[in-house]
Amino acid sequence: MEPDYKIKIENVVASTQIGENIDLNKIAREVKDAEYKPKQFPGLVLRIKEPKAAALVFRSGKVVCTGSKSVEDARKAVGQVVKIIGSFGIPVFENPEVKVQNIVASADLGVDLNLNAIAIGLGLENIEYEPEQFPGLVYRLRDPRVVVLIFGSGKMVVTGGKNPADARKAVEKIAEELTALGLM
Amino acid sequence: MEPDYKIKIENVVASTQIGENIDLNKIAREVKDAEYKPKQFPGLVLRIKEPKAAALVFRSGKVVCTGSKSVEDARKAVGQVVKIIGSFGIPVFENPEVKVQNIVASADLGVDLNLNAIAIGLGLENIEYEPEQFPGLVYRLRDPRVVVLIFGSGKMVVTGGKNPADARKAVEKIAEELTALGLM
DNA sequence: ATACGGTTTATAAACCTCTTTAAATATGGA
DNA sequence: TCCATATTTAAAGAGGTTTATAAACCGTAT
Repeated sequence: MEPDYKIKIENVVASTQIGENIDLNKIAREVKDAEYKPKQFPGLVLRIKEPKAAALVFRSGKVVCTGSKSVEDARKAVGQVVKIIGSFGIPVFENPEVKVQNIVASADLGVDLNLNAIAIGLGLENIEYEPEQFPGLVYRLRDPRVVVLIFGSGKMVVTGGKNPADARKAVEKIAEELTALGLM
Repeated sequence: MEPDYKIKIENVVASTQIGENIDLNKIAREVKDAEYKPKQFPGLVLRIKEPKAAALVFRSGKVVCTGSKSVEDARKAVGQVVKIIGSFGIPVFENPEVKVQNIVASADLGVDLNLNAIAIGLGLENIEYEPEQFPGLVYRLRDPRVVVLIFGSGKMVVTGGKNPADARKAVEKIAEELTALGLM
């Protein structure tokens, strides 16, 4: 019987290219949910309500989409971006290839943890634990290549993955390691 | 049947005079739990472990004792201060009169509250509610003369009282007022 | 000369900001 | 080449916000 670590995807970052020379000034003027301050940042921020997301749209036509709760939602949000921008007569690709770049997930081992003991038990090469600076212990895994924030409450944040399975593998791996060390 | 508002005294501030010309430098040198930085503040801070408290000791012999959880503990803490300082051959009064200057208590009405409605219902003369600045509604009572911080959770902080009954009276008074206004 | 604000100590309440991590994107500055 | 700008998100801890109160000292203002 597999334990339930309550793994939940919290944020998906995806990138794509929807066109080749986007007039950001025109979008900023026409779209209420758009923010464009080129002096501060070269991308236009376009917020999508459903599914909830935020897209950074660049003049090159490249787009970064953040804030989605699933890979599927990220694709849908990109679809919305294409629809909105295309509605102003700006040439856009109808079905751009969407590449997932980062997935952030939360998880819960369900038990309180002694982070000092863990820092020592897991070895110091891949661990950073500076409680004065940040209450979470930072653990960098090689396979899958992700970074996990481990908290005293047993909760964790897995980040850096390219697909949902990375988070699951990381959580299971850590649970095994901590069990083997008698730390959970 | 009287409702239980979980009234709890959280802090007692008391003042007294234990002597007439205290050598604060001597105390600072001899006592580990003492802090004395005259450039920053003219009082020496003496921390008491049991009952937990902090005393500000002044050259005049006057003392302010804070942090106690009851009036009795405040008196005991003063007794400890007298004992510690007297042990260095510094002349002190054995049984100084202790005056309670402030009591802070917490309470819980046990129901969620609509602070906007309360601010209007209780009248604006004695009310301050600026949620951007601080989440609690500030209500100044005339009798007893205390100040009550009221939170949306139903929890409250009563401060400014000189005896424990002030907190109880204030909580009961507010509960009556809110009940009469149909706000709880 | 008086008054006020600040310094310090303790304390509850609930809310804010910040801290850290990953990733794509494009621009400026050192 | 690296850092900063911007976007998003979870986790938990720190510091700050407000209120009352005594004490004694400083600076500023009237």
